Amino acid sequence: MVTIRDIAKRAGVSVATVSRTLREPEAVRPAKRDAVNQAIEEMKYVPNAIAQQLRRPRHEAIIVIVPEIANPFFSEIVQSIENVAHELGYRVLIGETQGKQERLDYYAEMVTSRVADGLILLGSLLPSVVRATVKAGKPLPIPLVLACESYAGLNCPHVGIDNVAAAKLAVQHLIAMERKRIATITGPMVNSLCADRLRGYHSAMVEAGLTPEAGWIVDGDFSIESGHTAMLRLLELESRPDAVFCANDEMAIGAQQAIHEKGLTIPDDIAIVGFDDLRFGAYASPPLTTIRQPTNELGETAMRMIDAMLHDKPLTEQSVVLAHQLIVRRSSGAQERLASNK
Amino acid sequence: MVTIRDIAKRAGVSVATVSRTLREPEAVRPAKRDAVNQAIEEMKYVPNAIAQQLRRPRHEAIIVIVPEIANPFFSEIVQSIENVAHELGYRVLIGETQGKQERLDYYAEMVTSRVADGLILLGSLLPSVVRATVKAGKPLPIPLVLACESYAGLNCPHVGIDNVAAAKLAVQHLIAMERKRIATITGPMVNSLCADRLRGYHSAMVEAGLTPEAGWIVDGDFSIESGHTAMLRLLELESRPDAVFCANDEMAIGAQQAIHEKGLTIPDDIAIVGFDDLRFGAYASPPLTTIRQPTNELGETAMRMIDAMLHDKPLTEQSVVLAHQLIVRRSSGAQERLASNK
DNA sequence: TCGCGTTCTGGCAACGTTTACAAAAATATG
DNA sequence: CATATTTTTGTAAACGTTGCCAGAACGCGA
Repeated sequence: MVTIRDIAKRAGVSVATVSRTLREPEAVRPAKRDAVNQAIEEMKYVPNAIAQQLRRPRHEAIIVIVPEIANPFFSEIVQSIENVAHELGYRVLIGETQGKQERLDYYAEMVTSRVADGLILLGSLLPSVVRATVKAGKPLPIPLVLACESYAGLNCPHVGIDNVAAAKLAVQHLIAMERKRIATITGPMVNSLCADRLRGYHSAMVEAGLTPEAGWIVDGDFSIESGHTAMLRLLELESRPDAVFCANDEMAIGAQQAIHEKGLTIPDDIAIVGFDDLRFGAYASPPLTTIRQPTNELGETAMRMIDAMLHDKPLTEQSVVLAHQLIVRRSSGAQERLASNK
Repeated sequence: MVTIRDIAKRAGVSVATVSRTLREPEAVRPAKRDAVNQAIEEMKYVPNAIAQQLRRPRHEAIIVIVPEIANPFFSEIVQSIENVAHELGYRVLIGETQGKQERLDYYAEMVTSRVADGLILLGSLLPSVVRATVKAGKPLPIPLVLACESYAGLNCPHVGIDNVAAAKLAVQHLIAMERKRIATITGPMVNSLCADRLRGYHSAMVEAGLTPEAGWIVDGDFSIESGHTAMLRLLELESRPDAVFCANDEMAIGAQQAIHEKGLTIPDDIAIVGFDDLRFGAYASPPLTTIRQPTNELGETAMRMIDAMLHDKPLTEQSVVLAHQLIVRRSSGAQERLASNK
């Protein structure tokens, strides 16, 4: 391995000069600078980043922790984090927990052990170190930004949407489509955002004077399959719903499939609304009405927040709530209704 | 920051003893070991991974480079790499290139600068350093494993499937379904695997005595949208095809949508076969016949190969070709044909 | 109790950088 | 041309570990 010392020798200068040529070239006389650069070129020198990091206080690296990379919703956020990170000069490490606390802690330790400067957390689990903090009411042990989920009692920068309002909007849309028997397929209730979405559902129902019947609230786990099985259960109900609000698009796609299998049609027999606005939802059959989360802004904001924390810039807001949006497509019956109104 | 020296002082031992307590506890007397562990506990010491890496020859970290994380095909491979990596004690960094050479080189430099030990490359671009190697006929400058794509003339471990045979199988299936006017939507031709798939298409056609008409071969870029627009072009043809082989599932999903929009039905009017076996394909309408790539094995094999390279274990095979599989669902008309045969 | 072989322990030199400080060289000033 | 000032350079001390080596402590048999 060729080191800075080899370059110094070859160029006939001191190591300090080599280092300076790399860090602040203006500070070194052109003649030497050229000699150094030439030596670097000739010997194909690449500075050892590990050694640099040992000396420097900052590494300009962050970790993004995702429950599941293969989930397009998360990977789209990651993608936008990557873009901004690059622009701000950060390196991005991605860790996948698959819902395991052990893995999460493993990645969190990468910031206590100085591999990275900070953490962006997508998903519902908290690292053990942080969890201890919450209980003790202490400040955060590591620079952390929460994207998507927020935790009561944890004083931590956060970016997300208003899930209660968003879910409510989705259900209100179904109500506006003159559906009355509205069911919901929820995500795993350990996630606070699932609880929020369920709350939004209830709130919309109550305000419209509708009462969810027994069996209209079914648990899913965010997977296509769980949406499928949940829908099958709803279809077996005596009091079959005429609309379903799904807590994410993947479950909505699974639900659509189940409806087709039973020979029913969407939206005539049952209207569907999803959540997330996955790329694939627009190409489902029929195209899925959904709530769009601004994945780009989510990622970008999270990245800018962690950058601010790491550089002690004041955060303008501790908690950023971004706008969601109802995307109306055919699965909720809007077109049909429009047509029949004419 | 609390260092190994602080612990040594607190526990009344030397730094060497602390280090040993961490690395090989059996080698230190239980009394001291306990004192050290207690000090570590009390002071919440976490070893500085950067400093460790500076001393150690290996970091047990690899980089996986993906063109696009949000592409489920890639993210599923990444997921299985992560799993095996974890088991083998590696840390995984993920880099996304978005097709940009500059970004790719940036990540590749992370291994020359010792941030990671090796590289797993998904996608078609090669890092500049490696490209230089190919020309010069030199050995690889960095430990590298190619997943998916392979390069003629580059002597580099590789895992993938036989794309020519897989594409051929897909088209032969359409031929077996008694389709004669078979078109194809290709991926970007810079990828060697797209060229391979096109070759497989041709080969199947020629062997069956069929000749692709002008306009039956349309370019896509692997995105849903490009599948959609490509299909629209096919539908405008005088000699409209009665089947389409798409080089990936996303384009197939886009194509299905286009067909529906024109009021045609799948598979009666046009049969569709995709490639990759995305989760979403099984829930498309109708469910998509496709070629399954073994993403799990792909990731696992790639990870085991790079591990072998890094630890100088002999590679049993320089190039591993995994089995693909035809997954027959309704989009290719197999069921319909079965029914009418009775 | 002594001597000897083992097992443990501590001191210290790396690892490859960056950077404070001092020294040297270049430049400006009179 | 000497001196003062500024710019450029080199020396060496960090950064936090690990692991070699020498020496200390221990255990055991006589």
